[in-house]
Amino acid sequence: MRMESKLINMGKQQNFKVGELMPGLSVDNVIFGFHDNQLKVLLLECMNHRDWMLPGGFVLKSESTDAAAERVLYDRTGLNNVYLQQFHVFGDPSRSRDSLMSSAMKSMELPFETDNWFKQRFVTIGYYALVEFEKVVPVPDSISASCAWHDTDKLPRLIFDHKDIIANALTSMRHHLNYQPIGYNLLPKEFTMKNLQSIYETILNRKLDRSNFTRKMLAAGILDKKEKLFAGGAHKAPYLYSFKKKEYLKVLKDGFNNEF
Amino acid sequence: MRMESKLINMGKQQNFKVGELMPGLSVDNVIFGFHDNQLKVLLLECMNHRDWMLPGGFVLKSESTDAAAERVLYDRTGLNNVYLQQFHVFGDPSRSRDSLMSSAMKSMELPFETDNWFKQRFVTIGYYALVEFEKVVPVPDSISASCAWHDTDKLPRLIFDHKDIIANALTSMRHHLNYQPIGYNLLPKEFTMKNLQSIYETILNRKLDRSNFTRKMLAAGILDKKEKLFAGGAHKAPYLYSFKKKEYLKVLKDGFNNEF
DNA sequence: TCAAAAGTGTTAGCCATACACCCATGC
DNA sequence: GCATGGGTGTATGGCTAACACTTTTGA
Repeated sequence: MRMESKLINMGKQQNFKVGELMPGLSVDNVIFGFHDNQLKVLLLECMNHRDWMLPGGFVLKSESTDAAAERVLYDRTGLNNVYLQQFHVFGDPSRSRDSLMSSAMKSMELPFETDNWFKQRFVTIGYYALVEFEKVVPVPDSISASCAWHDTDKLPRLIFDHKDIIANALTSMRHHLNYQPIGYNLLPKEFTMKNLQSIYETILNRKLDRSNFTRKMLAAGILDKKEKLFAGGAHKAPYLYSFKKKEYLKVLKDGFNNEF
Repeated sequence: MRMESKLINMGKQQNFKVGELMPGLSVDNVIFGFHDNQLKVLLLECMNHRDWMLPGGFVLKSESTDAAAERVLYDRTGLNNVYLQQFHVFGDPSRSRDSLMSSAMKSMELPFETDNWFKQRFVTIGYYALVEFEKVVPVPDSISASCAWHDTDKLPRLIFDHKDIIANALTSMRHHLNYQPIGYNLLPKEFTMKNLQSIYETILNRKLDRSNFTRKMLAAGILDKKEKLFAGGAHKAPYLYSFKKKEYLKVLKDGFNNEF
């Protein structure tokens, strides 16, 4: 086997030899952003058909799975040091049996060994990331036609089990909400209470009472109320808030809603 | 490479060829049981030194990771159809660099290829299982001297990062407690309220108010109060309870404490 | 001036907490 | 009978849900 000498494209940054990669193991990132009071997810458009996929990649033999996910995130967004959370492993052998993907791979005319690499069964580790929308410059990888944000409630057709992976990421976040605050990584420095509430409503998939939400958030003691008002909107101008980083991290660590 | 022809012992049930396994991927089970109002975990004692390890195994190329974990669980306990939950992936390349384990492997005088198999870097998927203590007949695998229960708060020395894995399993359970009932798989048909409370207290690592715990559990509507009393104890005889399976499963699915 | 967005206030009801009190039993 | 374990009751405070009222602003 001379497989080790073949190169696999791992994004625009680097190519790696097959022999340097963990065989059959990948990471897939569900990258969430927030814009227009809508939760968005970053997707790649496959080169040869109209389907989309999650930004993903392989794991180097020398790196941790977390590092692999960070690398993928960096390659697609240019961002470092963001909230990145492993949430589930997708290990069904049939998960990558996708006729569309296979035909796409075929039309790419990959060299034999690389083709075989892609065709093997993969176990993938799902990570979700929360990133600041404005800071992201989406970068497609070499096998993708484009890289773009999509509303989480209006997803395009996705390859493999990627739709399930996104749904699972949302459910995991919903559970994490019960013992962690959220928003620090999703929102810009200053934001309105409505922005924050919209994030919670999207993740929880239900409306929250405005008044009660404000009270609860302020009670958590992680917000700074600015004197400045939000400009540009129609109607009454809302206050701007920012997170108190120290307190936010403390609540993140010690628990938010400590149940039981 | 003739590695494919070498056999790896996968427990007392079967041997598998190396070529049939996912390389570098394993599952490790944290199997919880409950006895004497104490939470226990099932461990294997390494053949050649005094350290212990979690029951684990490799993933067949043809099976799902969940199925691999079920297989491991069955081999060590003889149990099927129990609560088995994936909770975290341990993917640090240095996690299996354990001098004790390496020396243990050395002393086992494994054939070269098999030795190499064990020495490669492994990413392991952590599962935790909740099983009925009385129903388990612990079975060591071929490389272990014994298989026995240990109190979760008095663990022996463990290889690799297995101590971290157990701690992580407990934390994950603690979080799951907030939206799932627990106990159905850990307790025998009939049990006392104190038994159930002890499980919660162990997992949450703090004392709960007896009166309030009873009220909360009864309010959930998943318990049947038996007329029979628990016999044999000193002092006042407590009532026996059993789970209402249908209601239990409904609460398991729909959520227990729906927060937010 | 009016509708919509946002700030603030109020109330009822539920639930967690922290006990208090009583009963049953073995020593 | 008394210490202990276990069943039951209750007062309190806090939080949530629901909604009312006010303020600000652009159209």
